[in-house]
Amino acid sequence: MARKTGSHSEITGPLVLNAAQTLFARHGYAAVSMRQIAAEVGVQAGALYNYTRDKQSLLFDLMKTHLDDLFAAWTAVDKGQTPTERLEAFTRFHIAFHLDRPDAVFIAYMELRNLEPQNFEVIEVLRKTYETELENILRDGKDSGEFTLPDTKLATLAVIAMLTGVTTWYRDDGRLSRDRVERIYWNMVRKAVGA
Amino acid sequence: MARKTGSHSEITGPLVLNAAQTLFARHGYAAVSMRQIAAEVGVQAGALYNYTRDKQSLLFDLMKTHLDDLFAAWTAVDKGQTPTERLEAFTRFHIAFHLDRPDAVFIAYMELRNLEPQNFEVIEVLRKTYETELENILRDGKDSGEFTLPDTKLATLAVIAMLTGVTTWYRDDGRLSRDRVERIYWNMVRKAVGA
DNA sequence: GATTGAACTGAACGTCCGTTCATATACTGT
DNA sequence: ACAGTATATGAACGGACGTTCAGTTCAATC
Repeated sequence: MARKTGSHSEITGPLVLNAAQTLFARHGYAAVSMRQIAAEVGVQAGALYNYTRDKQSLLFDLMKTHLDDLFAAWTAVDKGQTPTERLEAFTRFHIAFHLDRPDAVFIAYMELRNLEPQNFEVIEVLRKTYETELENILRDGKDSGEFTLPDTKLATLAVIAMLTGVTTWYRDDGRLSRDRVERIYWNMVRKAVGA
Repeated sequence: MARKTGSHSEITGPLVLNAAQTLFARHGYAAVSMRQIAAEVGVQAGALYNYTRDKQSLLFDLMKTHLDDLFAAWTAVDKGQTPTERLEAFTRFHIAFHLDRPDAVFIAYMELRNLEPQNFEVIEVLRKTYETELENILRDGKDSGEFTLPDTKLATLAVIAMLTGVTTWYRDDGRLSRDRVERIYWNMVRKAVGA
């Protein structure tokens, strides 16, 4: 592992996080040992503890970083004005962002139950905050009459589930380009909300 | 564990399966030990091996049983005639069946990567066969002009993801009844496929 | 009441787990 | 060249893991 000067930071180092991310995504948190992660980095198990407090911190830091990135990226998006424009922006953003980080997404959705309670709380708040972004768009569209929704909350959950599902089957060398996938999903989302 | 006469069957006994299902759903396959399962049954760990070959068989039998039940139940459904009728039947069936078995559903979607390769193959074929049921409905509807779909395959995956997502948030004591949820989702699915 | 055999216990097996730490090595700044 | 610090090793820790098995219990049968 590359040396560096000065004391290492409080949070887990990026090399270790990368290795953990790959392995957690492939085999699951509980099934991956610190020795496996160390081997992936090219180091003995003991050395990992210069970069992370413990195994649980690896999982938490992965999820926290992922969600921080998510908000940073969403904040930077040019969102348009009308609810319909904003919904298209959200749809395309969500798909594009998630397709760029299949491992992080997989972990964020599958390993929630392996977070210790206090860590879970932090992550859950962030996750719900993101959901609220979509919910607000849908509510605004319903209020303005642009959308026809039987239930805003359920529509939020349905759209999120539908969009996140893309990561389970999309392959870069597959039949459809990312842009084509975004377009097709936006088409379905738009119709589903009656816009 | 209750005694019985005669030799036990080749597949895992139902008491053990129930305990394993509960624990696997709550904590994940890799995080649950045979001793925990035994404690849930009210027995020592060694006794489990009178009812199952090994831990992996527990997981496989749970998934296989779940999918067998799924096909048996779907076969028994009164499916209607037109693609629209059939799609409504599928939507309502999928939600109702999955809400009745939250633990089995959770395991079937989360623990695929913990199946040994030959077991995974078996389960994957069954899962895809079920997906094809929906895909056939959507294709028939597209061919007959009842549905407007940009891409049949993606619509299949999108609808499945959307419907299965219900199990992650639905609570029996929540705001909406099952029938209400089925109705709302059918409304969204119908619009998404342009019917 | 003796015999059978399934069901269960409790201990043991070898292995792996997360984590710690004394020690050794490599680098940085002087 | 040396001191000082950062980083790595490799062994060790207590404990848990999946699985096996000799021995025990007990309901059902004759």
